[in-house]
Amino acid sequence: MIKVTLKDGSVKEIESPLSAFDVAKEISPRLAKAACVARINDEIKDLRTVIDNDCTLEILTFDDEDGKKAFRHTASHIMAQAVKRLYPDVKLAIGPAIDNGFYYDFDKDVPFSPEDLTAIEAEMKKIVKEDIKLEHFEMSPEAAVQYLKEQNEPYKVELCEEHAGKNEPISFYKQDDFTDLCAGPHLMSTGFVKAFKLTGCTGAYWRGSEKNKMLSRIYATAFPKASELEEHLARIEEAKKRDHRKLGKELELFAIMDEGPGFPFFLPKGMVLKNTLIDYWRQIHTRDGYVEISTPIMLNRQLWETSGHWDHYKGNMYTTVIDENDFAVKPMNCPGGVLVYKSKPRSYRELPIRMGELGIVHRHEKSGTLHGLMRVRCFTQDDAHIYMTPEQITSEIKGVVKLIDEVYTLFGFKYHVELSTQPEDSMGSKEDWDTATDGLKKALEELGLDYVINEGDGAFYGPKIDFHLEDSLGRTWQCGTIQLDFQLPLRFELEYTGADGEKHRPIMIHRVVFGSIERFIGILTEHFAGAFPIWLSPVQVELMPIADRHNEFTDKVAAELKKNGVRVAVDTRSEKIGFKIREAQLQKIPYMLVIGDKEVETGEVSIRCRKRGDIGSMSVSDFAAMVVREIAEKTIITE
RNA sequence: GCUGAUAUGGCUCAGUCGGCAGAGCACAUCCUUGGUAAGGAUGAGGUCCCCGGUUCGAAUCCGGGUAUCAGCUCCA
Repeated sequence: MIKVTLKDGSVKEIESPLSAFDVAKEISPRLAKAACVARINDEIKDLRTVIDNDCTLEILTFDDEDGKKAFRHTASHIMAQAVKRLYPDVKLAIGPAIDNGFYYDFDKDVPFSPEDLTAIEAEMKKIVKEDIKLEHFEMSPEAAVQYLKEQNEPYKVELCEEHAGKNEPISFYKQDDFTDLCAGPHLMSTGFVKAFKLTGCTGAYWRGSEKNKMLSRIYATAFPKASELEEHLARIEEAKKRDHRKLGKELELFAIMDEGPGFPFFLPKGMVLKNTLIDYWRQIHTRDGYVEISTPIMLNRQLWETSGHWDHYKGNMYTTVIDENDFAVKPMNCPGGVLVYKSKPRSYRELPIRMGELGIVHRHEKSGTLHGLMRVRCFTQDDAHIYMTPEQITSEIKGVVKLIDEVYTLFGFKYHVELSTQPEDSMGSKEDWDTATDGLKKALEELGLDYVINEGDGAFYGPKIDFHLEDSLGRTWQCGTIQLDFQLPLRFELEYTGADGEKHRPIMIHRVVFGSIERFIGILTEHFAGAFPIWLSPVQVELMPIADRHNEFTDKVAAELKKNGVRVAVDTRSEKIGFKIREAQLQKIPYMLVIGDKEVETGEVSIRCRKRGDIGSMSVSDFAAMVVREIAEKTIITE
C-alpha cells in the first residue's frame, strides 16, 4: 500500500505493486497525461524508483515547476534519441530543461539544417508513438566512465569523471536503444510527451566557455497537450509585436542605420520621450540632494592609465591620436567625475556628495551582441557618483535603492535584485569587502527587498547590487546598478579633511537608475507595447477636424492646449475621420479630438481615448484641465 | 568575436529553371468635405547591400566583405 498525497492535500492509498503508470492513472486521468514524478519529503524521485516503498508521496504534475522540468527533460532525451537514430556519429553533450522549453547540445561536423530539424521532429513523433519506458539504473563511477568510453561519448565521459570524484553511484536512464547519463527525474514513458516543437538551432560553446568547441544546440518546447503548445507559440507571436525595434520604427522613435552599427539615432518623437525621462530624472535627483555635472566625451591617455581602463578595457575603447598624444572616448563617466571631486579640497562637512551626470559613453561591443536599443555601442548613462564616509554607506545605499524602486514602481515594472560579491581576482582587503558587502545587504534587508546572491560576480573594485527588468519575451536586462568602489578613490588619491583635521579617503558609489536611457526606453516601449503613459507620449492629443471649415476652431483648441503645455498634433488632411482615427490609434496617441459642426457650434470637444474609445464631449477648458492633471500625476491608463 | 540564417522602392514582402524589376501600404496630384479603425482616380519612386568570379546574359549561381536576425560568449 502506498500513500499518495496530492497537491490539494488529499491522500489516496494505492495497491502495491502497480506500475507507475497505473498509479498515475488511478490518481487522475489528467495526471497520467502530464508529468509524473514524485517527491518524498523534499527529494524528487521517479515514481518508479519509489513504487515499491511504503511512503508518502507527492505527485508532481506539469503544473509544478519540478514536474514541468521532468516533463521537458524527458522531451530532451527523446530529441537526443531521435538525433542518435538519424545521425549515429553525433556526440551528445547536455540537454537540460529551461524556462518554457528545453535544449540539447550536440557535436556534429555539419550543423543541422532546417530539413534536419524536420526529420528530427518526425523521428521524435515516432518515439512518442512507440511509448518507450524509461528505465533507471546505476553504475559505479569506474564502470560508468568505462561504459561511456565504449559508447564513444567524450563529453559524457568528461561529465562523468567529474561526478566520479564524489564516489557515489552514477545514474543512467535507458529508453530502448538509447541510454543517457542523467540524474533524472523523468516521466515513466515517452508516450506522455504529446506536443512539442523544435524552435531553433544555433551554436553554443561546450560548457559555456568561448575557449571551448562550439556545438550545435537545438532549442525546443514541449507541453502535455497540443492546445497548450499552440497557446505558447501564439504568446510568443504576440510578444514579437511588442518588440521595441518594430515599434521604434512604426512610432518613429529611433533608427539604427548601417552607417553606425550600434549607434542609435533618436528621431523627433523618440527625442521627446528621452527628454521627458531626463526632465523627470532631474526633478527627482534635485529633490534627493544631487548636483549635476557634465564631463568631456574624450580625455587623454594618462587619465585612463590612472583609472586602469587603458590596461583593462582598451579593447572596448575608441582611441585616437591627436597632436601625437593618445586620447580615448570615455567608456565610463567615473574618471572624469573623480576629477571634479578633486578640483578642490573637500571637507567631511560636504559629505555625502551626490554628483550626477547624464554621460554619453561609447563602448566597442562585439558585433554579435548588438540588439536594438537594449545593447548598443553608444548610450547615455544616468550616472551619479556618491562620495561618502564609511558610516554613510548603509544610509546612502538605502537612499539609492529607494530611488530606484520609486522609479520602477512608477512605470509598473516588476524587477528582481541581485547582489554580487567578491570575485576571485579582486583588489582591496577582505575587511573592506566584508564591510561593503554587509552594507549592501543591510540596506536591502532593512528595506525588505528580496534578492539573490551572485557569489563572486562583483566588479574587481567592489560588490554591487543589480536591478533586472524583463523585456517582452521574458529576457531580463540589467538596468539599475549600485556599485561600491574602494579602488578609484585609491588610484586617484581622493581625500577629505575629517573633523580631526586629518586627511581621509572617501568611499565611492557608482550608481545608475535607468541604467542606460536607451535600454530603458527599449524596455519601456515593450512594457507598454508602445502605448506610453500620457506624460511620456510624444503626441498627447491629436485634433481631427472633419472638414476644412472646422480648421479654424481646431486651431483655437490646439492653441489652448499648447498654452497648457500639452503636446498636440493637428491632422488637417482631406481624409475621412475614420481614416484619421485609425492612424492615430496605430500611433497609440492617448487622446483624439474629433471636431465637426457640432463642436464648432457648442464650443465643446468630442473626445476619443485610445483605450476606451469615444468618451463623449467636454468643454475645452475642462478637457485641458483633465489632460494637464493626468500628465502631472503621471497617470498610467490601463485597459 | 563564434555558429547558423537573411539582405529587392520610405515600410512589409513576392520574384518559378539564369533571359525586360513586381504588389500592397506610404508619398505626390486631382476628385471627394465626411461623425469615431482604411473613399476613389492618376502618377512618381529601384546601384535588387558592396566588391569580385562563372556565364552570351546574374536580383537569381560561386567567393570575399558589410549590416541585420536567432542564439552562444560578454555586458548597462
